[in-house]
Amino acid sequence: MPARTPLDANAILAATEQILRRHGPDKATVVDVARALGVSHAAVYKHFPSKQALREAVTRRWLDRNRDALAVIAADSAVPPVQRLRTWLHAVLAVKQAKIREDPELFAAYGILAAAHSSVATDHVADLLGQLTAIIADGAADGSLRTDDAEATAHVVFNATAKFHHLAHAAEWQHPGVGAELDEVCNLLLEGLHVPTSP
Amino acid sequence: MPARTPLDANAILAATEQILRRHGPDKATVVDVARALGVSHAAVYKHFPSKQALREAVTRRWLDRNRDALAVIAADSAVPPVQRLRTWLHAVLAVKQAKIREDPELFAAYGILAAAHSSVATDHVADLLGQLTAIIADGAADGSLRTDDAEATAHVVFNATAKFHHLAHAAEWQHPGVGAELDEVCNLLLEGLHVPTSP
DNA sequence: CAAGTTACAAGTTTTGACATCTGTTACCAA
DNA sequence: TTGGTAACAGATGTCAAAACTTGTAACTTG
Repeated sequence: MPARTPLDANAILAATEQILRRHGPDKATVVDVARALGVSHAAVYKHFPSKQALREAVTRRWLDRNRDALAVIAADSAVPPVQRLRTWLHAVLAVKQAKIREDPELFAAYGILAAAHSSVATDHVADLLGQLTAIIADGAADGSLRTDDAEATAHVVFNATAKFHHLAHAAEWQHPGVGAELDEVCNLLLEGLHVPTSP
Repeated sequence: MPARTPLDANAILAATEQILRRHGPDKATVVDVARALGVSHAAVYKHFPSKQALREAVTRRWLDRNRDALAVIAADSAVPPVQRLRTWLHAVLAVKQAKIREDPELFAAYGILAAAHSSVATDHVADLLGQLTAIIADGAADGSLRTDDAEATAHVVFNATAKFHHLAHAAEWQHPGVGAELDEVCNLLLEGLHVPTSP
């Protein structure tokens, strides 16, 4: 008795995302997902080797949607690197604030993966670090940012702004003052990275 | 039937600390504490209004022990403020690393209080911020650090070093590279705060 | 044989009866 | 009156049995 729709990986991911949103990451089971698709849960296992893999695939897809919006900012060569760095850091915060507000269940699912040291989390961080490195390299190239090693500097900036992107601080992002706090940290960091205008 | 030792608040705190260490914050009960003191648990309630208050008092005492060691560094006017700032930030990290290693049960108890938004946690942060403000004010006074408002600058520095003192990052402090990472963040921050030697 | 099913073992969560803990009150002794 | 006890109600935690979940395997169908 084959399903009317042939059941591809994408349909499973979409259904899982709905179930995750409805039930939350702790209560969502693969039987739920199968039921939503009108198939037995064993059918899901034909496409994904484990529940963990399924969760990772859903979360990865979800994260990738926002990564691209940030990549546009990071690569926008019309904006001077100094300002682009500031804008990008604010955008990272804004994206995460929006996610946690609009999609708390999927955000929680991401948190679980991060705690489990899944590659989804480390890849996401690597992704962001790559974008940050690109901005700083642009600044080094046009002489507006002072750095010996764009990647090392990106790491330092990332560490210094952990409060504004690290999952562990998600609760603090609801506080109204965070944006201003990030701005002040940016001011100090850019002061340190700045090439003096009148040497 | 009065206890041989008259049972003062200090004895209760000491006993609670032992029980907390032995059983951990989840399993430690006030009945356990009373048993260790040879009294009924109602006697403990004559001195502390609730289990929460007892836990807070123990944790506060525990935190205060280390606060004083840090205060010595913050107030050491023999060390130039720029270097003192760096040393102090490293000391904060070192103190917390030591605590989590040597006293994981009490550290966990502190974590529970912080999560519950107890004043113990906010007071501890205010304490550290006060010390940081003092160092920066010293630097402003002798002209070695550039700042309009020592307290505001202390906030910024504190935010930028959250990864190295915020409880949420405790797990990362075990990683061997943290000290070096903090050093690099210090380099960048001090660059931003530095008064140029040759203007 | 591709795409699904049913059946099932092993592990995990829920359930519900029972025990323990917290915080209060009424009482006792020096 | 200070410093304690014993007894209690309601909340919380524990533990074993039952129900569910995960993942696998042998089976069915176009």
